[in-house]
Amino acid sequence: MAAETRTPPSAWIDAGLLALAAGGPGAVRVEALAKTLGVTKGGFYGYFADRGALLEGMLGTWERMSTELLFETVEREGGDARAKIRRAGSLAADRVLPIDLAIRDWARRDPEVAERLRRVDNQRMDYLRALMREIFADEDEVEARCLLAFSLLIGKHFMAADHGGRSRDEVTELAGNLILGGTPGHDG
Amino acid sequence: MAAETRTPPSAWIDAGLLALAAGGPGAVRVEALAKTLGVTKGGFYGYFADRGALLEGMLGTWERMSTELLFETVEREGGDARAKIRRAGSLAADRVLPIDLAIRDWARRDPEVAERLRRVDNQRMDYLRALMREIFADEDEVEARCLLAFSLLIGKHFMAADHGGRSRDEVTELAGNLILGGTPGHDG
DNA sequence: CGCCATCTATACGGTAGCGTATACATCGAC
DNA sequence: GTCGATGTATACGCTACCGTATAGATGGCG
Repeated sequence: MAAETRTPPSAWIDAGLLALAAGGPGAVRVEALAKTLGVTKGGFYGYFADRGALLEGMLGTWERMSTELLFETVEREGGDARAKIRRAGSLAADRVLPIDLAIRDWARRDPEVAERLRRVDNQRMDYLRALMREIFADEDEVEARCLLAFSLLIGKHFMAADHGGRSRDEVTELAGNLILGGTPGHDG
Repeated sequence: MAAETRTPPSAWIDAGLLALAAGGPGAVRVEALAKTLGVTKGGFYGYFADRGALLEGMLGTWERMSTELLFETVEREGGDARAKIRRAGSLAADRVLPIDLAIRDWARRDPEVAERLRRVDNQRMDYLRALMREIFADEDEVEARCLLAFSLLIGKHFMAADHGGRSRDEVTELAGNLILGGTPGHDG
């Protein structure tokens, strides 16, 4: 047909998500992304109507990445509820977390983004709630522990305090034990 | 001496903090603040060398606001450790939280801001830790519960999920009970 | 090869914001 | 009232970015 697409839409979206994670939505600048990709913005407007369309596409990609894909990966390895919750936490932290955090801040100012985040968070919360129910019977307790687990995952990355000589990860592990009903210092 | 200062530095700083809370550091624009204050930017550069100096001043103001002032208010009313922790949580949420959240996101990208946040968070964590020690003896447990309390305060505002029919505040209350060692549904 | 669709580079006009320069306004000191 | 310091308004040059227009490069297809 024609010359090979050297810079498909997905390349712009990936670069955009990287920029978003690194500098927030304001850092998603068409010309800056072009420079990163080693091209000019010439081809960009063939795929996207404008900058807003790119942001939209980025959010769609993130939405899929951070729900279905995550749940599938967790379920594939099996294990009991506690193991799955811990695994989901680790995966979320490793994979999409920088993007996630940037979007959370973005959502505080943009209602459309907030709505997307609500959808994503509800899917994750539903998944987490189902797992938590396998451990705790009381519904109030399930909700409270879900909130704590979710908050811990997010909060630990927005926090700058030290922890009395311990590392952040060590204390996170201890806190995870509390949430999952174990005794601090023991697993599960 | 001269004409009365209609727009002292503190007015620029206050307006800047409002803008920061509402739209992040990128929204702190000299000309936009001037419009908010009903003046032009004419006088701004008499007080501040540049936009960076304003941001610096804003951070300084926030730093004082969110530590000493907060602790004094909490201590003034007295009560036991659990009551103080709850009160500190409420106060932090009401007063400076929007600014706080914006700064947390900002700190992820700007090392200088991160350093300031670390100082502030450590002061708060030290205060919280001292209170938590009055309730729990084990040091690991103290750290874990401090982390959970801090995460809950921050995380609940960066989260968009629903809570199985309950309100966010209701579930936060339940989670607070868990952190402070009470049984869910009871206070303390 | 020569054609044509696709992708890309370059150039342009428009807007928004920063920081500077300079002139005007206001009030206390004398 | 005049002077001078302080605070403010206006105008300017500069840069960065958006979105458009147009021309050039690339590679399959006849």
